[in-house]
Parts: sequence; C-alpha cells; structure tokens
Amino acid sequence: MSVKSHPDTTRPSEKSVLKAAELASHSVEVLPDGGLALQLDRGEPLRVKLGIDPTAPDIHLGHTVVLNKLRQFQDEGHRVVLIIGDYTARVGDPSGRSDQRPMLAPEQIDANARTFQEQAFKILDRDRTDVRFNSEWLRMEPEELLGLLARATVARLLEREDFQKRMAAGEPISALELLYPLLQGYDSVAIRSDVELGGTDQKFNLLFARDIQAAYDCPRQTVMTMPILPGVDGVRRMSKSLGNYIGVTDPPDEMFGKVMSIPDENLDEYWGLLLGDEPSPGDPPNLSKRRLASRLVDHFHGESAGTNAEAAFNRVFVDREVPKEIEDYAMDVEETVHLPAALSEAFGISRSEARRIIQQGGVRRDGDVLPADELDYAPSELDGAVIQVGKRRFRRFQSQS
RNA sequence: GGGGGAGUGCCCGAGUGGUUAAAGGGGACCGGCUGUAAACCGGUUGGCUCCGCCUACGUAGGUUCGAAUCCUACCUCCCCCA
Repeated sequence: MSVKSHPDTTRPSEKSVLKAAELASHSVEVLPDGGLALQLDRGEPLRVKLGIDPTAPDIHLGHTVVLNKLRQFQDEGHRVVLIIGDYTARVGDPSGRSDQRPMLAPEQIDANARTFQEQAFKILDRDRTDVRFNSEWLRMEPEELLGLLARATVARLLEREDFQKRMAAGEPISALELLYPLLQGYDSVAIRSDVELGGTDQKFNLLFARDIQAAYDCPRQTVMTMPILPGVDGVRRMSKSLGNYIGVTDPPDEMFGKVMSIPDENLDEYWGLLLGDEPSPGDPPNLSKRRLASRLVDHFHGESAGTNAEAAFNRVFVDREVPKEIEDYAMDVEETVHLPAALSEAFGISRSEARRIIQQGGVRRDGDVLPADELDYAPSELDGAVIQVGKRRFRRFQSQS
C-alpha cells in the first residue's frame, strides 16, 4: 500500500553507468544492482571503505587485489577510508574459517597496524586516504552496545554459510564470532561509507552492514566483492598463516622465485587479478610466468628490478651457478669441522636434518656433491668454499680472521 | 543442572598393553626429470656426542616385566538435553 518513492527506481545518467562499469572491472559482484551509478550521479567524492584485520602484519599479493581497486577509486577522485580493525581483531572474523582465532595482544595489534599502513601506501594514495581505528567508536558504553545488539536477530546472523556448515558439522561457534558482523557493520555507520570493498568471502559481512546502516537511518552502502587470489600452492587462498603468500616486501629475487613456483594453471588468474591483463596467447607457461614475475617485481621494487631478478633466477636455477651475493659463515679453524654441526649453525637447521641432507646428496662444495659418509673436514678443505644445501641455500665458509 | 565425547608428531588423523619414533594424508625438505622454486617420479621428515642413546602421544601420579593404549586425580575443549 505504501507509495513511498523508491530511490532505486531513479534512472542514473548514462555517464555514471559507464563510469560505474569501469570501476566494477574485475570485481565479482556489485550490489545492489545499479547502486553505484546512482551514487556517482551525485557528483561528489564517495567514501570507500576497506576494513582490515591487523592480525597478520604483512601485506601480500592477495591484499593487493582489493587495494588496487581502491586505488582506482582514488584515481577517480574518491576518498578511501581504511579501517584498522583493532577492536574487531579481538573478536575474530569467522569468514571462511572453521576454527576460532586467538585474540591478539594490544601491542601486537598496534605494531601490525603500523606495518600494514606503511605497506598499504605502496599502492594507495596517501592524500586521499583516511585511516581510522575502529576501537574509536566500538569501545562504547554498554547501553549503546545493547542498542546495537538489539538491531539484529540471531536467525539473520546464523544465515551465513560458514555458521551453517559449522553447526551441521557439530563444530563450535563462539558468541563473540556471532557479533562480528554487527561490529563491522557499525563501522560503516560510524564512517558513513558509501561503498565497501572486500573479498568474496566478505559478502555476508558487507551486506549485513547495509542493514545496520539502515537501522541507524544512514544511507546504505554499495558493496563490491573482489575475487580471492589463491596462494602459491594454487589451491587455498593466499594467506600468511598458510605460508603460501608472496609478500609485497619480499626481496626481488624471492618474489620472482615465488611467482615462478605458482602452478601453471593459475597463470591467467594471476595475470588478471594482479596486472589487470592477460598473458600473450602463444606464450608457453614458462615464459608468461617469467613475464608476470618480472612485472610484479618491477611494480614493487622499481623499474629493472624484474630484469635483475630474472637474471639472478637464471643464474641459480637454470645455469646452476652460485648467486652473486652469498652470506658468509665464519667457521672455527681451531679443529676439525664436523659438517652436520657447521651446517646446523650456518643454515639454521638441526644437526639431524643436516645429516639427512648430506646422506641424500643434497650438500655441495663449489658445485660438487659431498660424499654421504664423510662428516669431518679439515678447515682448509672448506675455507673460502661455497657450501650449498639443496638448490637454493648458499653460504660461503670463511675462517675467522 | 543433567548426559555424552575429545585432547597423538609442523597440520589433519589412525592406533585401545609388547618389532610403535608411532599407519595414512597434507605440508616441508632432498634427489631425478624439466633451460619454471610448475607438473611428474623416487626418497626423507623428533633430537643427539648417530650402527647406539635420549625425549615424545593434555598434566601429575599409579598398575605392569612392559603403556599412547589400563587406573586415579587434575587441566583444557566440544556436543546434546534442560
């Protein structure tokens, strides 16, 4: 019966529709349909929100998918509000997780937040970014918190797939986790966000925030989800805790190598999500992977860094030569060198592990495999030699001066 | 408040008195292949003064010739009913 005017029925201008489509490139979903174009029609800079969890400090390529998108918004004159979830980090985002995460110590959160920002500004435009900590508004009076809690129902909170799965499997869901979407949603109220970005795994949280905004009589945000980048294993999402990540601060050679280690099947995905491009059709996997690696290294370490990294890669993995830069290991010249002990010290592995590697023929001296049964050497036999463990670990043994 | 279940090596997960340093898988590592740190194949994967010894199956005791496996207490966690 209501005859209220529905803003969604207004037609956005042609120009805004085109612009919105441009901004939506490479995204998975933009909801509600047409919402972004309407917002653009207002002709004012939009407040684009990204909430980050300061649990793992280092930014990796997975994060950059979303950050690049934010940058695109900034380049169009919009403003990014980066929310450091120092308060919500205590709660732990249940998205895509089957277990709870431990709460972090406040000092740890602070430190993580700092490094995160530093690295985020490798991509974001500092002048068009506001950084806010959500403890600023979430550390609220109990009355206010109850008011917030009153605005959601348990059924709505339990709708999310993660919870459904966990309940079906008889796995625990903490009451704290249940609160997470509410708190994150309140962030959107606090900063009056127009658009919020996140990975596809964030869809529930992002949409839930719209409801919270509505409950507080705020204009509802548009949500945009971005694809999740798989890690170097090619299967699970890139994440620091899974150890399958490529960090934006990884040294050039390592970054190059890690990119080379992604499965060939994931090449198109990486090209698309990280470079917004695609490999040349005729290129064999090896070549397009090299190009990808080189461009990424250039991006994070400056022009020609990629070329240098590739040269280093060829040197070690193709020509099987030693790298240019090798760390020294100062060995004791007083007595016989017990190889397992020396390797243990030089490479930070246990002696037992060193023995195993020696036995497997994995230790080389200046390129020649050392015999499996020879464990003791005179210092003179090793002095100045490059000792190699496996394919990629090198140390130059030097007698102490 | 009541009932039930679980705690094993980096992770997951078998194992209910004796060749168990502990199946299997994942991961990681070494090797082979490959002008990829891809794929594929083989091997290794607690520590050490390494052909032997030490430490390990939530914690502390106990039973036993012998325990991850049995008993007692404790700690932690989970599920269901109310």
